[in-house]
Amino acid sequence: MPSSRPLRADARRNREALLTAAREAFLTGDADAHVEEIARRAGVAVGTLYRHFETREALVAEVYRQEVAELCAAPARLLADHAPDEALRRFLLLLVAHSAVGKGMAEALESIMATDSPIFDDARAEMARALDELLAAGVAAGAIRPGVSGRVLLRALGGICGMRAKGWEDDAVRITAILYDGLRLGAASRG
Amino acid sequence: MPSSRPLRADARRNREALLTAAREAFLTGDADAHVEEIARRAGVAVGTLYRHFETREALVAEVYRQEVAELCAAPARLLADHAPDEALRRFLLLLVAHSAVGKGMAEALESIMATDSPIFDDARAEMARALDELLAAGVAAGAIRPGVSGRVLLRALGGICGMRAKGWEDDAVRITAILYDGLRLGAASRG
DNA sequence: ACACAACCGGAGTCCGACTCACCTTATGGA
DNA sequence: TCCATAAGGTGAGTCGGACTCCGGTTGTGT
Repeated sequence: MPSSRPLRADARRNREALLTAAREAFLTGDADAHVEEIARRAGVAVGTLYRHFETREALVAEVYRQEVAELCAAPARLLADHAPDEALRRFLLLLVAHSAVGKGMAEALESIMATDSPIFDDARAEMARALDELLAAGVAAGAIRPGVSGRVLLRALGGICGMRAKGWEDDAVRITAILYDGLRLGAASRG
Repeated sequence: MPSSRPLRADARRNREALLTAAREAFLTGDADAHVEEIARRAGVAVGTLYRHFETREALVAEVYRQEVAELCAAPARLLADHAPDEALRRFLLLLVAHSAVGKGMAEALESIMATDSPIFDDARAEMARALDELLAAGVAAGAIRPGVSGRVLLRALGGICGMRAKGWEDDAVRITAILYDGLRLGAASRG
């Protein structure tokens, strides 16, 4: 919708308010907040919401695109401070922790990772790239098995982020450890 | 609803027809077939559908409960014919193959494995039990790391079964290999 | 200051899951 | 065999939620 003109001041304000309202709604656990509710929180009407976002799903996608972008900045930092396989392990755990910020967030991340909705293509690509970065560094260092793409690993993570049961964090950490051991070359058991 | 009387003949016939119609609808790729459509296929009205199943979801759950029950018969057979870790590996692959019967089926399996809907509790419990059986045998034989429950592994599998992209089967097989290696004691790389 | 394009509001539309008041029929006892 | 009756079936209608549309409002370039 933009790209032609710089977007009028009030329009940009509303768009921002909608994204903020949606993010807050999801963070407070209301993953399927109604569009009316989101619009109300943002102080606009539903028509305005639909002026800025094709569908409810498009709004969700944009919220999490931003979220994911933030997450994708981590690999570079981790690789600077740690050995490649350790960086990978930490990133996987970071992902788990990040999912923990809220049920809504976890649901959205699951969608991003497990489905093929074109809406989430960008977010998926970013995440896959971030994982590729970590995997490539690990392979180069001889610590990680070759032949695993970020896209593939992303799929596996979908299951982890989809978990919402009581105690899911412990489960997630455990699965992450399994995946990590599976990825390492010459892996040994880790309890 | 049953348990009091043996269910009238026409009622049982209709219930059966509904389950068959739903299964066929899902197998032919229409994972979110409308209740009207399912009822039409079964030759009954929606009211009849709702006499037998609380909600649309309950119908879906019953279809896949049967499907899953079938799948859960496999471990015993596999353990009879193979070493525990090999039986586990084959079961994981069987699961992948089973998900391939249709998009609808895969979606339902994902729900069963990744959510906490009480509707799917039974199916989840059965699957977890089947996996526990394989894991326990592997642990007893010293081939599989202890401390991993069927429930936890089930979660990880959710991500695999949720995959629906072109070429997802190759991805699924690869992830399965990673998980399998992660589960084995003293695992070595497998390319 | 003016024109007009962009924006906003919110009642209304559409669609799909689910309900309910009434009709039909299987069933088992006389 | 036939009837009484409760179980079962029907489908128009309700309800809820995403999405649309057009008349009124407001920012922006000249």
